Amino acid sequence: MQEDIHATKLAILKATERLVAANGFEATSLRAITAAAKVNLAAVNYHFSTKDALILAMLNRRLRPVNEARLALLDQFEEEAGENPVTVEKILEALFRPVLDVVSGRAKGGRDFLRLLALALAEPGAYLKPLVEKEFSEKTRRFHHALRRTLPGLSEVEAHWRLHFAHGVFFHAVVHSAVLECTSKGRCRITSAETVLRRIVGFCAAGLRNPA
Amino acid sequence: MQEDIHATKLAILKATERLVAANGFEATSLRAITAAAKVNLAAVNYHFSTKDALILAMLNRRLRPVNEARLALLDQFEEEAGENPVTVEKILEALFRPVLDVVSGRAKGGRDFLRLLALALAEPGAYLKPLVEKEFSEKTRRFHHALRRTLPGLSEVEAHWRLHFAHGVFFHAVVHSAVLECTSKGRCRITSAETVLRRIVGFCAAGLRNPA
DNA sequence: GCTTGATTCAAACGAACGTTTGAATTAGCC
DNA sequence: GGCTAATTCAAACGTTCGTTTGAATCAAGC
Repeated sequence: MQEDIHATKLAILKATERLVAANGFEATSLRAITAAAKVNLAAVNYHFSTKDALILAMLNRRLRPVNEARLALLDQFEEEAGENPVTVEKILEALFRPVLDVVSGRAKGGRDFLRLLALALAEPGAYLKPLVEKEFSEKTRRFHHALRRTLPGLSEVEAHWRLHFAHGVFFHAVVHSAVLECTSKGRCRITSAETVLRRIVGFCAAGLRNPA
Repeated sequence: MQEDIHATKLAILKATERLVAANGFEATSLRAITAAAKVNLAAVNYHFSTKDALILAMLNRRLRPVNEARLALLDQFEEEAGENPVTVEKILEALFRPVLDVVSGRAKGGRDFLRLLALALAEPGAYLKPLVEKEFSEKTRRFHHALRRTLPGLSEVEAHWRLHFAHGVFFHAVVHSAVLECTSKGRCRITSAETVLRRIVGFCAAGLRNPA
């Protein structure tokens, strides 16, 4: 369905991603986007109706494959585990590795994808809510179920809260890594996806398992 | 020094806080701010030079007392502990309770303060960096030192990382509580500052103590 | 090869923005 | 009460924005 996407549409999406990452939502004008994409100014309104819809489409283009990859990885781990529940560490890896792959991947636009998501989420008006509801519902359901199977002591609400906390660790660590680098005076920085993933998983696994 | 702040200046700051929280940075015009504050349009440029400086002043107005309260609370806990190191739970409480006080306080503008900070942090250009460096440096130093005294097994960098993770838990839980409420289908919501603080502290304490 | 629908294009629209200006007003001081 | 600096004010400046329009161009089916 995305294969036969129009070349103009794709060029606009790519340019939007790059420019918004560099300058922010409001600071990126349709004129800058269409100039970078080498398309006509009116093409945005023709293909996406409005600027807001373009932003949503841009985010969703990254978000959907990530969530699909998360589910696929969880599938794989569950299959490998056979009868046994998947370990907490594997659950966390299935949650975070696909995002790290995008963020640290070769694709230029992916690098700032998470920060843009954070920006959009923090924006008032909750205009991301329909997207969140649609794209996150199955992911939430599956990982929530997996976690409760692994840690049967967790109540339903407690599992929700702790998964939310784990997302917070990952989100904050990746999006605001510059803050850590600043406050630690350069002593802490993300060198590789693997090492930061190990740190995050270690911290979150302990928090998830906490019996209290 | 803030006592004798000019009435016009204060009115602008308050109006800015309220409007930016409701509509976002770029969507809030100086005209809307000055209209709400019942001051002249040019007063903003007169008292704050520029719109960006106004935003910074607005954030700093909340940030500074919060960080002072954090340090005061840590002082108190250290005094109560006497010779012993402060418990991990107390350290976390000193970090997060002052923020929760602002967020859940009576002051209307405080409610969205953390979200605005998240928004500003996620914005490109790192124009918050000088503010972070200035306002966070002592806080970081003191809490980092306290944590390493309590958990001597942590290396210096590891302590930095884990404190960063703990901030992520808190930040995400409070700022994006709407996402949790959405994905949990309303089963999880912040009912009181006390209960959410207990959950957060429990999760983070386990993560901080994790020996691995 | 004409028709029909989809797409691109240059141009303009109307509105809103942050900032500046220079005069008017106010407040503090001798 | 007159001098000075600080503050407020109405008005305008120049720019940029998202969107619309209507004609031009392209693609494909018959």
